[in-house]
Amino acid sequence: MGRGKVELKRIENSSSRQVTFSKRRTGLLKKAFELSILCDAEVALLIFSSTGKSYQFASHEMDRTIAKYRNEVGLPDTTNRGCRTMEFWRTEIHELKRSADDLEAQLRHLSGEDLSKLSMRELKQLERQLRTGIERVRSKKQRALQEENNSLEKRLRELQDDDQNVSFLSFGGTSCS
Amino acid sequence: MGRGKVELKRIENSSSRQVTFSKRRTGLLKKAFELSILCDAEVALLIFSSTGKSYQFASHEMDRTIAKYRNEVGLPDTTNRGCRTMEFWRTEIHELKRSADDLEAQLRHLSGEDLSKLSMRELKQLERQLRTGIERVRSKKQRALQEENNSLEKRLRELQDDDQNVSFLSFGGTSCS
DNA sequence: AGCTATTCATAAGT
DNA sequence: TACTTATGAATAGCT
Repeated sequence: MGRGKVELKRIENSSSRQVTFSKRRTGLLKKAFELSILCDAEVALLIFSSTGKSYQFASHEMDRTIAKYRNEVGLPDTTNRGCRTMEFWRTEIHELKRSADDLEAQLRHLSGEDLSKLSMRELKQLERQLRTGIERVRSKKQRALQEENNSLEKRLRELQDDDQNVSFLSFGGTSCS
Repeated sequence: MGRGKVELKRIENSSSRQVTFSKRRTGLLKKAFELSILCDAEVALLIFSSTGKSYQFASHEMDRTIAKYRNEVGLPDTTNRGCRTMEFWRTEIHELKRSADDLEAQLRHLSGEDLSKLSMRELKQLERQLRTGIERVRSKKQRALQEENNSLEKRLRELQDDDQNVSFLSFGGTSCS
């Protein structure tokens, strides 16, 4: 949908992926909700972003729907006390998520969002960083364009040479005017 | 969609409801699948018809996703007694680290590093992003400076007023020249 | 189950 | 992030 089809594979550009995730997640949750209302169905939907953020919808109580699923699949509903290392893993994961949040905050800052808590010093630093970044991106772009240009010119010359050869062979003439 | 809007309430005609359930269920499952692929997300979807039939989709192992949900909500994981949990946590952590790497790569790109693998299209996008960012940072800086300035001027006027009062009290005079 | 007329969802671009 | 717009998808009502 939208401007052009989309191939069904992981979107490589991460900011596009993020935007698409946000849009489609919203759409999916909405449709899950509509299905449950229109058709009187029991629907549970769990979504985790690749950075670990969670989103969910449940038309009825989530646990009840999950229990129904477990029953359906044949697993008895397992009620269990967690093992003691679990707290360790939980902490570990919590820390990783926190560091992901940090990284995301930095990304937002570099995109000019969420600036309200930054000091003047930090703003200046940020501006310097952005200036450096944009300069590097521009020069990279320039170089890439230059290379592309060069290779096109080269190909053009080759084609022109071929043309001359063809003329030469066909008409035994000299160069075209 | 289709011929005419539909009100968001239970469809009373049961055969229409059945047909709609079938169509929308298919659509929902498809979209859940697409979201998981396109955006590298972990998605689990449970659907029960009002007659109790069950349908489901899970991009990863269903139990694992449910375990993640339980962990998120703070409930103890009731999946099983610790035999496979370790592998579960290990995978979880691995994925979080991968996404952190991804975020770090984005940060490097915004700093103008590691640009060699980017396409021209991506470079342009990056430049736009940086431009927007720097513009926002600058305007935030401007506003902050302006505010600072205003409050300094205000304080200055207050001091001058105080000065006048002091002069008035000290010398019983009229306004200073 | 198929078939369209319509409404929706959403990819790109701003 | 939010809004706009051009298009591809989903699907309501029929058959």
